[in-house]
Amino acid sequence: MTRALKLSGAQRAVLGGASIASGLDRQEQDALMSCAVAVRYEPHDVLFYEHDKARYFYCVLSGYVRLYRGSEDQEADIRICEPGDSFGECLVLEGQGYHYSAQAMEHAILARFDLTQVKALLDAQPRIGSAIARSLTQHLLATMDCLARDRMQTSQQRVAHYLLTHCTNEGARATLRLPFQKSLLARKLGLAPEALSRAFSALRGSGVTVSGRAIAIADVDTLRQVF
Amino acid sequence: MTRALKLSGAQRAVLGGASIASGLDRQEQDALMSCAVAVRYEPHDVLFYEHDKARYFYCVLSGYVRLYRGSEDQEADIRICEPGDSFGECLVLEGQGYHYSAQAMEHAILARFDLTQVKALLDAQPRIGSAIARSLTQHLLATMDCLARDRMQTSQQRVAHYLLTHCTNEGARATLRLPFQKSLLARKLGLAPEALSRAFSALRGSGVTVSGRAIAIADVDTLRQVF
DNA sequence: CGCAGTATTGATCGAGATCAAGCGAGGTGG
DNA sequence: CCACCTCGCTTGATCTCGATCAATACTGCG
Repeated sequence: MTRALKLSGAQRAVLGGASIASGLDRQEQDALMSCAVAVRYEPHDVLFYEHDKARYFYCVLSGYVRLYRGSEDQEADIRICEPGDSFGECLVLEGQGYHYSAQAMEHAILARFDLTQVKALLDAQPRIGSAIARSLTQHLLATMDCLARDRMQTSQQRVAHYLLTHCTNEGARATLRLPFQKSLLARKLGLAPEALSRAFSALRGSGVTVSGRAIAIADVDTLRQVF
Repeated sequence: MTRALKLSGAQRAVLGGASIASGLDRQEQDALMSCAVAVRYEPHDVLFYEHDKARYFYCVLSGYVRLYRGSEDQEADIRICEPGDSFGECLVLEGQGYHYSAQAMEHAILARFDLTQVKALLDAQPRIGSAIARSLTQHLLATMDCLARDRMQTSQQRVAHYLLTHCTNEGARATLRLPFQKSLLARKLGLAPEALSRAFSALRGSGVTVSGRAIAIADVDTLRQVF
């Protein structure tokens, strides 16, 4: 990490669109953002480790952050945070320490919120609490979805689902550009990189073409048949 | 389901100890409980299906409820709710439909909260919103924990973890009594019933003795070595 | 050009699902 | 009272998926 800086106008704009600030009016957003500074991390920098005493929560402004459990020989990713995603908000409500480790992938810029300051806001501005709660709800639903998919679907199906929910449609055809490395997508889906590779190979039979980060789906309905 | 009844005194007491009511004072608890009635379900009754329009959220008073995704040939359990656990609260904040199906295991009595009524309470009683948010936080943490374990640990390790976190210690020795059928424990841990059985067999080598629902752990530290 | 990080491909292995059969306890009815 | 059934659990045999290990190709990049 470099230095903590004031949020720029552009960064405040990104933050205003994030789910953590959704439904808040101008004044409430300002109050919330007054608790935040911008911080920058290099690839592979660790923001914090599981069980560390928590002083901040974060919202990704650019780059990617992975949240994971375990250490060294045995790691499992819990969530990959993209721009607009926040993490650690739950500590505003209760808890002393982080429940997972966080590591920046690529260069990442984040809004860092001071937990104590945000806590102090809650009584006067209950709608900020609601915004946090809505954000928690979305994380909960996403995590449950992930858990159910892990338990129910094969690697091919999970990859196909990712493609179908992230592609931009052009009639029957569709395309997408992966926002990050394949190894990170593999982690997100709970797979070894090799398994992701093989899943892509297998999906060629369903009209999926991969070249680097560019992916093309020949026919969306054909791909849906892998379920 | 039979009939909706007023909550009895004993039921209100259970509810008061549930995490959904934690941190609320008498008056707030009363307000919250005024939105609830008691309902009773027979084993295998389905409370609702995924995507059903949501009118209620629930808190388990007795018995067990499993939350699951998928249908018929392909099901995955997301959570097993025990007495004191609530589910569907997130719909107070946003969303129209349930995100999973819910089925009673054994006879189950639940407090059923009317979403519309609870929503109406929130503005006047923001601390009720906080209580719901805290409950969501706990579900989120539990679900992330489950996801990480699924991705990291073998069946034996997950079973051992369950035993160690649910047993009552008596020095090095420890015992516990399963609160429900083994098949339900298997679902909770994301295993086929056969796999749970085999995990128990394997754990015999670590001093675990199983007879029916009664389980004994010869030495807690020995068992911890499976990690 | 050559190197480092990233992705693919092949070969092998192991965990757990699935299928099928057998066991044991509780319940019912003749 | 005992034969019989059902249900939950266990055990064995097999199979499939994905992890792991190892080698090779690909892609920027200094």
